[in-house]
Amino acid sequence: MTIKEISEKYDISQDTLRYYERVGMIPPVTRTAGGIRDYKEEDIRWVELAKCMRSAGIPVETMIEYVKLTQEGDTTIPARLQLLKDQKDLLLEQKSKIDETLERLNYKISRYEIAVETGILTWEDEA
Amino acid sequence: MTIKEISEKYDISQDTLRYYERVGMIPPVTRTAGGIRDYKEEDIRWVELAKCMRSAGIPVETMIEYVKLTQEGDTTIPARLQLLKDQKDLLLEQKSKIDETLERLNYKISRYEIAVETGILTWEDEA
DNA sequence: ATACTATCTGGAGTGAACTTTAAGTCAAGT
DNA sequence: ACTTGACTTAAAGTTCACTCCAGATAGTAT
Repeated sequence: MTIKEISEKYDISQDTLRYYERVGMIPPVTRTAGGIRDYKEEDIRWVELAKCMRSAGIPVETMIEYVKLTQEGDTTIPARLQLLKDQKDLLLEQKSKIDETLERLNYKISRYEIAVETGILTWEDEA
Repeated sequence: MTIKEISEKYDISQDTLRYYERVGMIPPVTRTAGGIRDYKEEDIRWVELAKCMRSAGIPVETMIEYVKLTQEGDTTIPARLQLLKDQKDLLLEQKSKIDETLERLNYKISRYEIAVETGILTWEDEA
């Protein structure tokens, strides 16, 4: 598949796809004889993984490290496992921060809803 | 309380506290006669709210908008309610992205754990 | 062969959120 | 009064993750 097709399919700009490859966030993509990217199944899986990880906020730098480890062969499996576990912990932490903030938002929302309905603000402090 | 005490209590750098105030992410902080910040209870509540929102990834720009609305009085309550609801939806979306990524991480972690224990990689593709 | 569009590279530019720096002011101890 | 250390501002610098651009090359249609 061409970069254009991948870009449309995964809603990632062509520039970003080239950037991901350039910095090593995905391994080098298959090319045609003329040097044009021709994404094969495995290339596409990497793109999809990259998109998934980034959407959760995992840093580019971390993915670069992971890709580097995979290129270095099976001896890096324990290191990869550790990296993935670390990221898992960070995501769980991030999730709990979101939950905390959601609780706060829900509290405020309920107060504001009462205020909108009755015209009376039922608490004093904004923050 | 001084900026130093607030900085230590909430683990936010003094620079960041001044930055938050300067851009309007929190309302102007109470000052001493000499112009030095003296965080009162309400100032502190704003700091705490700012920290909570930022830790969940809510943009500075959004908080600035919210603070601005609160300064404009009760007529902005419906707008504030809408803003909070929008942020809630964004956080729920972000949470589901994290969940998706966690599932993926868990799958990989379990495979790598088997690989580490048995020395055999039980699947072909890294991504 | 010519024209036209897509893709290529390397490098510069952007926006968000701080962070650092420089130069000056305030407050507490001696 | 003097020094020391914390605090002040405005402005420049940094980092991250893209994003845009210029100029060159590749592939396609006529």
